[in-house]
Amino acid sequence: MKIATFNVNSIKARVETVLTWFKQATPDVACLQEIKCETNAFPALEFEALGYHCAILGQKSYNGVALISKHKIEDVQNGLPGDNADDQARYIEGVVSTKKGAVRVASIYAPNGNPVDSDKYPYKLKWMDRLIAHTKKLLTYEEMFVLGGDYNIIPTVDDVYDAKAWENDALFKLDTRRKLRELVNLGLTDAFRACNATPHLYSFWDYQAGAWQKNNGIRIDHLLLSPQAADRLKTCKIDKHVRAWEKPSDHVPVWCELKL
DNA sequence: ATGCCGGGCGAAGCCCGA
Repeated sequence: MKIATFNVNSIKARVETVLTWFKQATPDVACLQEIKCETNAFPALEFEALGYHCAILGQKSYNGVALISKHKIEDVQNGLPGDNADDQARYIEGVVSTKKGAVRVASIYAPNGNPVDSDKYPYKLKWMDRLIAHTKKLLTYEEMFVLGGDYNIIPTVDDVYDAKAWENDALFKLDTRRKLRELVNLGLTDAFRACNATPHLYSFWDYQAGAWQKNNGIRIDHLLLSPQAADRLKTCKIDKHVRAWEKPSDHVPVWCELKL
């Protein structure tokens, strides 16, 4: 089973690019982020025409996440628990069942957090605390799950082109990285790092300043696996070539293959 | 270079992202 995460940076602006990738990559499940449209404005018909089911949590203008699956999506949970006042569409979770087993999959768009002296940074850290609390609950089920998404966190110095330039950024500050470690240390596996030791492989390149041409990237899109899913992990790759397409997102797809 | 692109909204120019 191939499970992918892809921050599309507006599904309306990117629908042809994203569909092209779906036809080539044929993921079983894809976690999309930054769809930037309301739930009922998502182009579900185009994905259904390719044989997919859609579970969508959108909002006007910003954020928005979706699960796209070849198999039916059940037990869908809209939103990250822990703060009823939070109306930002950043989390959707569902269960994908096959004859060979069921996998719980979440599509995550964690907050950016910049600038760090604004209320956006504490919101980011608190959001991660909520994700950690929710993950503790998911782990008690002792099932396969994959938390895929744009975490807006650079895990280590090996995941950024210039660590010094990013040391005070909300994506790389020590307090930020501690939150990701706290999450992973619950017992999760960073699928990409489990399969690839090579440093300086990235999932995001800014549109500006020739970042792509200079390979000034960062790795912030992650697939975090429960122990039961990690036991079945075969491979994990970054579809870097997609960044060179016409009208690309600034992120590229990251995907893993599980034995089932 | 805390906005150089690129998208949303909405119809010009500001807000936002990483």
